[in-house]
Amino acid sequence: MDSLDPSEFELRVLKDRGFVRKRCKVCGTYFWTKDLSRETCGEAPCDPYTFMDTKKFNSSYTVSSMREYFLKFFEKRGHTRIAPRPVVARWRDDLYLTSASIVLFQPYVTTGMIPPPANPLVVSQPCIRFVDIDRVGLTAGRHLTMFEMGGAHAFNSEDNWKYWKDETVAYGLDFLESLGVKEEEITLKEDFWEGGGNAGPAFEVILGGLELETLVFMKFVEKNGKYEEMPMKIVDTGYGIERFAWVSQGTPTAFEAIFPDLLPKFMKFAGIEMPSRQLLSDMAKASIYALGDQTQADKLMAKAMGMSDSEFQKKVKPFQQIGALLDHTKTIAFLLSDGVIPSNAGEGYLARLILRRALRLKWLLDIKVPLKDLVALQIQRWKDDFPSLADNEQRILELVGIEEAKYNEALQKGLGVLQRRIGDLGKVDNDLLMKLYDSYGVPIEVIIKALSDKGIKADIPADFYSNLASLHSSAPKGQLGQKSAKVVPHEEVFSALTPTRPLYYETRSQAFQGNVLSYYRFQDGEFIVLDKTGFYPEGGGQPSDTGVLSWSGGTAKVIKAYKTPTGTIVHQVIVEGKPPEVGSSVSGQVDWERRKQLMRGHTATHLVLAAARTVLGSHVWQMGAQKGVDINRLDLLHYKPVSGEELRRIEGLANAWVMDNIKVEVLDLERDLAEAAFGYRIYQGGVVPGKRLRVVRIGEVDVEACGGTHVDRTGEIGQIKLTSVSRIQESIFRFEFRVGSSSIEYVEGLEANLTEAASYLSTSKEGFLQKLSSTLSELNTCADNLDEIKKSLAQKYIDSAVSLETSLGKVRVVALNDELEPRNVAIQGTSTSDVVAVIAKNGKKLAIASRRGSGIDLHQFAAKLQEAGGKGGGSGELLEFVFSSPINDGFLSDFFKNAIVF
RNA sequence: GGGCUGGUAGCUCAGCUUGGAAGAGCACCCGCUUGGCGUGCGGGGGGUCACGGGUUCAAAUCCCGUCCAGUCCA
Repeated sequence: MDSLDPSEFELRVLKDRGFVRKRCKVCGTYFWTKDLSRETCGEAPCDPYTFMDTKKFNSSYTVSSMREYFLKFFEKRGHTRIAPRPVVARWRDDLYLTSASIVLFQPYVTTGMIPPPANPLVVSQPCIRFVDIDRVGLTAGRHLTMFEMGGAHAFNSEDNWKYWKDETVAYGLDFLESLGVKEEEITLKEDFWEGGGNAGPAFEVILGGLELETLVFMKFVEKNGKYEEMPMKIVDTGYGIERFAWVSQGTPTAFEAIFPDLLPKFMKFAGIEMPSRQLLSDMAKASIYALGDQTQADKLMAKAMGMSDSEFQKKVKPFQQIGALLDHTKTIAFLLSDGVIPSNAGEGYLARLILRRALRLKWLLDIKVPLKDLVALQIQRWKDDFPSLADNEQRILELVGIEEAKYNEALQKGLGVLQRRIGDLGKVDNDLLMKLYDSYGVPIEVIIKALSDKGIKADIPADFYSNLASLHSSAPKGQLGQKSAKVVPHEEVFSALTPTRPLYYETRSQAFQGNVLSYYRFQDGEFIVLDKTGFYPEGGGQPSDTGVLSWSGGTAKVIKAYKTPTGTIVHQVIVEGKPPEVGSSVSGQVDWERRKQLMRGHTATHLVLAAARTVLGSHVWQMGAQKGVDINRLDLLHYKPVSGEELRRIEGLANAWVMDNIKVEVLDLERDLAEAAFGYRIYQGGVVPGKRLRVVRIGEVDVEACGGTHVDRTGEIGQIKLTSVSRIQESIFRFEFRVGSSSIEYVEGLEANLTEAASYLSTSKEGFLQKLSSTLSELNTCADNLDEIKKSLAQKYIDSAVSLETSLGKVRVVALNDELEPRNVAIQGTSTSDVVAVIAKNGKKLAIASRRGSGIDLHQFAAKLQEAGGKGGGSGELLEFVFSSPINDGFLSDFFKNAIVF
């Protein structure tokens, strides 16, 4: 595809305002400018940073006032302001984090399935991106993991057209002009933007070396790896709120502009002086060298600033690290506030990654205060603009505390390993370095420091990280981890059929009438499609119904029902008699005992989730659920083990709601309304597509988007019995519970076990524990006695054995019955003899022991015993052999006599 | 989701490469030392070597599987 078709950028507004198209002589991209003498695109590194040299804007703004100015500007131009969403993209399951404002509208608004909340609209959306995390701090604040994207969006469809390219560019230029910028200083770079499944041509609007706005004309949608033009044309603009604030203040770095109050505090914690404005300005300008190869960045920047490497490390590096720490602590506060729990997998790993980076920066800067104190400062700083930070402060700080402690523990363990290994080696080899980093999580800086403390110079190979990367990429082991996507058999056939009317939502009757639309017989089974059905098809963690279909002349056992994405419900059946004729009427009978258990389990799952959120906190999130006739599973996100006490409270609360017999309502709501009324927690069970949502609400207790079948009132569930909680991954706990008849059977089973166990001990259920305890101590005594008896029995054998005086000393030959272990008897015998030989197992097994410290080496006999047909061996103090045919003690006496004479 | 580590006494770990009588330090208990505490010396208790299979005359050790934990990377 010619994504950068020049005609895409030929805009009337640019020509009217006197812009011309040029090609950058450095990077080769096309750009637009009013400055006819300009030869470069205007963006660093093709051009130097100049925005801090002269005042570009006519007033200066904080992040908060810049945000407000931006929102007002577009409100005055017909845009409706909407509230920002969380930084965790809860409303979609293809992304972890909100990385751009357009993410809020994908995919339902962008495909036109549901209307935007307003049109056109404007929002200032906090976003998190990890792609440039390595550069944060190095580039004077140009790269941040967290920033606010000012997004002005228009959604154009044929029947509702708002505005397109000319107006978008005009707004972009006018916004800068409203701040006092001359158009001659602005360049617009041609670009192609893609993200979240959409793409389109774009302008990057650049001032003083810095990209301030991205104006995307979104017109493509990704389908099967290719971009297709979509019906909706979307104006997707991103205004960098922090960058505008930065330029408006004219500070050398963005950190001074974003964190004017926190920066000095962090500097003080690190015990470093604020560098001069000149140095910071030099640093900001030199930071174009941090845009390319990371490994060379420090050296190139030092050179550009006219410093030695060591001077750079001393004067500039700490400031870069402070900047990164400011950014990271802010990101941590927002991530944790929105319910991310640090862990070793999924989005939780992103949180842990940045937490550990922050801890490492703190360590490098020698900041002693706990990380949670720094995060607390960020919460204080931003809570007025983002109140959920304050609401979740306690949990955020607890999590940061836990993570700092865990990391310290991991480092201690890793450093302990290092200590022990270099004790042996006196140096570190590459293998050890890799192991410390990869398996123990000790960062290279920490290893270097630990070694230099011991006076060892660490040699870190230049290709350390690439070696590590190849270690991870090599050895790809098959396709084992692939998820088996639930596929409807013969989906291509059934998807072409008309959708089936589901009866399972309308009626609770297990019996229904329907008409046969089609009957198929494939190699893997028979399938019937009806015009309507009461059979619930597998979905949402609820298994399919089973039951019977019958018609005149035949019946069919329904073993499973499926639903195609297009809404056709297919019954997989085993037909007895003649197959049904198309158009004939059938009556259906759902296995209602089974279905009732599944409905109880499904409603109970909502109750257990709600109870867990009440007891453990609102960060608890459903990570998966599987209903069953017997056992229901619910996987929940939480950051520490669930205690027995918490478990009892969760179970108690869920059962209290059962006993309250709360009505379960099903609502049919517009997606936006549902989100607005109940929040994103409705997506606990996963994000479901569609303009309207089926929402299941249990009084004031729980509300979720859910396609499952539920009981009418919670009382029908019967007892909810939590049977186990296990950790299936870090921070994910699997709750297993039973409901209704399964719960009763379970408890009855437990009671029966107890009754039986008590009867074995001839006691009652009530007296069981005490009897058990006394019986166990009796058993211990018996075991001790048995040991004694075995020893004295062994002694009898030894005492009555043949005893030979030899040049080796006293040798005894013992013949044993099978009740004792020959090896133990032999060892026991060495307290009164120098050598003891024991024959057992009808002469087939032989053990010989010599007294420890006697210096007698039994090895000399091993070869001879092998010659005599024995299989075995041993140490100089103990031999064990087996023979295929029996030997006797006479053989051994002769053996020793002969052997020892030599 | 994938890779790499690890699981041995209450705790920290050694032993595993190359199979042959389960160890060290700390902690605990007892005795001696001391007016008492500490200290020092001597003695002692404490183990399903995570679990389940396999190989072997013999498995903490080798092989396979499971569980648990840590860590790096998506």
